[in-house]
Amino acid sequence: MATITKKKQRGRPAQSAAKKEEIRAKIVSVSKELFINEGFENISIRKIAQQAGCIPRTIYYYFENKRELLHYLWVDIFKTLSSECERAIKSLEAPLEIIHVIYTTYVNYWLAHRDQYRVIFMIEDLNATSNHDTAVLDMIKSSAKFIRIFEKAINDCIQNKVFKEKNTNRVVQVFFLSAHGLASGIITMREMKWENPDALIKSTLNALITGLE
Amino acid sequence: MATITKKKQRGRPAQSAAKKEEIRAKIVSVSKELFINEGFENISIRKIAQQAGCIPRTIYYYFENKRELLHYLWVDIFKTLSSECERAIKSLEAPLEIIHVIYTTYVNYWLAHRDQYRVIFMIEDLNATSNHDTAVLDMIKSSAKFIRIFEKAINDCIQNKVFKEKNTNRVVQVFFLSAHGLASGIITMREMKWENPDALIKSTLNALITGLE
DNA sequence: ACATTTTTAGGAACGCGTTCCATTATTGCA
DNA sequence: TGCAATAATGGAACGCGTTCCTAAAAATGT
Repeated sequence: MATITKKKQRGRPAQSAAKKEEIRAKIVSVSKELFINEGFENISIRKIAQQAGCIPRTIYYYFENKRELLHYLWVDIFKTLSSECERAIKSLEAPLEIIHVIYTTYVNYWLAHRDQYRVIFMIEDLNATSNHDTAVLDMIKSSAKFIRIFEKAINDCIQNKVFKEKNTNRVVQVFFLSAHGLASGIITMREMKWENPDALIKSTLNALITGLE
Repeated sequence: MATITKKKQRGRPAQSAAKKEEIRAKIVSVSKELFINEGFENISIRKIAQQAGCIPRTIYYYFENKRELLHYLWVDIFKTLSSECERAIKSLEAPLEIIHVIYTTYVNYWLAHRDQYRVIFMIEDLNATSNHDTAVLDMIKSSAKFIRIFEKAINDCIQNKVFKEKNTNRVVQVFFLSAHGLASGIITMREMKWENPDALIKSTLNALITGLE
């Protein structure tokens, strides 16, 4: 494959897209291993660089910041989450049951994998613009089937007049944000004496479904 | 006031409780000013120490960590939030209306004061035990009237059989966690294309209330 | 052959939260 | 009076995420 992608010009030629991708893939691969082996607290730019055989500065040459690098872990995490959701709804067909099971599996997944929750939701990029992470969202949506299954189940409920609310996107977000609140609150506010999480999930979900019917 | 709180013993006498409290209050006061004047990103231990006329090490002598220091900002923030809630429900008496208005005011407050949200919910102490922050929770609960008003309104609804669920604490937490999810998700997941927050709040709250009735 | 230009990588620095080791202050004991 | 003991403070260090300034690599132009 020809590597020159521009007219000949002075100066050191830029790396080919393939080469760039190879280096990025290496760094991402090492990041994933580090996260799996040593967890959230020990995944640092310096350690990643060391294991990738480069220096921290190099990582900032290929990635905007740590959060962009961690995007690739997000995709893996959401794939695993999706597998669990897909397994949990394996023999279900009723949309309400699918909603029920995916919602519950989603919250329980974060409660069971708190470091994974943190690596996604507790590292904020204050300088990012809204369109900044659209790419990662698209990656997640395209690889995590459970999101589309969940959206379809909600849409089916709306089409079948199970739900009075007609705006699919809004209903999806209502469910998603309440599930996220359960996970977020229970994980990060440890000083609160929470009721049994299973009971909280069940009460919230039943109330939402009943209220939307 | 006698300052010796122990039998005479060798070594430098410890500061009196009053003196300790004075120093802590000074540091807290400076922290609040810095947060108000320069916001979340610029409230650092070094800057606080500088303005308090001490060094960072001193802050760690009087406070466990940065998060414990920020607890005192939390109390102020929750007091302000409570004032807004109390103002919003000023002439209301119906418990359901009170729940409605407090819930909405609570979410909107965080959406309107995102730095205040971050200073409370985005700085996690991974080494803390559950009982670690119980003191701050008590401080918040005793100074933020809206929490008790909210709990009472929910309890009234349960007593009046408006809600089928009989566990007041659970219902309170269901409302709280869903409100928190709305704020948390909208603030920290900027890459998502959210529906209008007012609509999300309204749909979620109406669904919860209807579902609990 | 050397200078210039452009890209990629390197070393060090920045400010952060936090901790380590040392110093100073202040007491009682021998 | 000097030493030991205890508390409070000090300076520096640690590792973090990130950026700055510089160097090396690799090309073209003169």
